[in-house]
Amino acid sequence: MPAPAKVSDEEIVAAARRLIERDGPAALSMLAVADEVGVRAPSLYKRFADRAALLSAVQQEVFAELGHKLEVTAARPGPQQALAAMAVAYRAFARARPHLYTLMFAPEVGHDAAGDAARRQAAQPIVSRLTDLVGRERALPTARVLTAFVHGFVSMELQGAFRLGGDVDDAFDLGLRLLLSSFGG
Amino acid sequence: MPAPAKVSDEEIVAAARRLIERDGPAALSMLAVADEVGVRAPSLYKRFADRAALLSAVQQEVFAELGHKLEVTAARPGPQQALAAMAVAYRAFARARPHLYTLMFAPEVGHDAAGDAARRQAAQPIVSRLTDLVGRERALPTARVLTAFVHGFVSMELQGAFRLGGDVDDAFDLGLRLLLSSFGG
DNA sequence: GTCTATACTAAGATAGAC
DNA sequence: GTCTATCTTAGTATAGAC
Repeated sequence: MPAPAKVSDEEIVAAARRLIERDGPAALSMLAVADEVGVRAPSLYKRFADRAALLSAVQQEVFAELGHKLEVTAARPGPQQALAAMAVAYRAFARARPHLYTLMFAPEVGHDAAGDAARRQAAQPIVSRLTDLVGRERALPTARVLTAFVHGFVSMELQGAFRLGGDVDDAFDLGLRLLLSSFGG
Repeated sequence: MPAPAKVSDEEIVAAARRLIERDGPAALSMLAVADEVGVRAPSLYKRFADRAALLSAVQQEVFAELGHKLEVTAARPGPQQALAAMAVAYRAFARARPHLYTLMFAPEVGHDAAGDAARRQAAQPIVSRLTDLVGRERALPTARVLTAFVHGFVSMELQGAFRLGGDVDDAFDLGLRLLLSSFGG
């Protein structure tokens, strides 16, 4: 009979997530995760191949969570309203967990099939509502434009790039309004 | 008479820049920089307080270079044309040196007065041309919208986030066109 | 699956001689 | 301002016993 697992994989991922949320992706170490779950560091390697695998697992979880939030938010009448609400929800999501948000776009994580799927699924509600608004053909490019704006705005905001005064919320609303109305008339 | 300097501060920054350009900001070590310029690592600490100071110096240099590129590009008749050209130049700049571009927005660098000034100066040509187009009052929010889109697009692109096919250049042009025409009429 | 022990590597940074 | 020498800390990862 093998030794019983002290912690589940889910608990390990949750611990890693907590640490990343607190100190950022770069600060995540296997040692810290092991401490957090009450296990020795080498034991983690029986569950996750290496640090990168753990980062990737957390990233996927965050993508899934964002996707779910967007999906819920998308459930309202009118594609314009739904898209505006999703953009606002997206921004709120990122601001509520800035370090996890940066993890979503961290180059060091690397792509695999599971990550790709998670990413795609998170984007799905947006593409879907844009299809309603602008048609199948224009949905992909307009989704890129919209997500580029929202992601760019949020990441600049989180990075502290807006420091010339003025109302940052207003700027976000402005961009959103301009884009959505230029999409849909 | 003190020992003559083997290398100038500029050479040290240039070496750090080369290394970052090749392997990314995270891979920059004082040892690697020292090797690159032909000096022992401890000697660098007489010139730059620590690794962060070196990163910051490179970041400022890159901001200045981008600012210069934008300024040159802005020198053409018509605010719309100038802004479109600047956006294209910005994207080209980032794609030509992806690792240095990520350094510009790397949270680990931290802000100081010099960095702030460099940032502000780089943004100046854009704000200036937008003032021509939409007036003094609307210049700041529209600049935030435009840079959010361009930065977001470029950073997603560099990160490899656009993988559903379709023409990525077209999406960029579309966003640019929609935004500029919604600004200016 | 967990543990101890350990190897290995790397890096940041300082002390003090020249 | 450069050097050698060294400290210190940290982290990834593996081997092998239980």
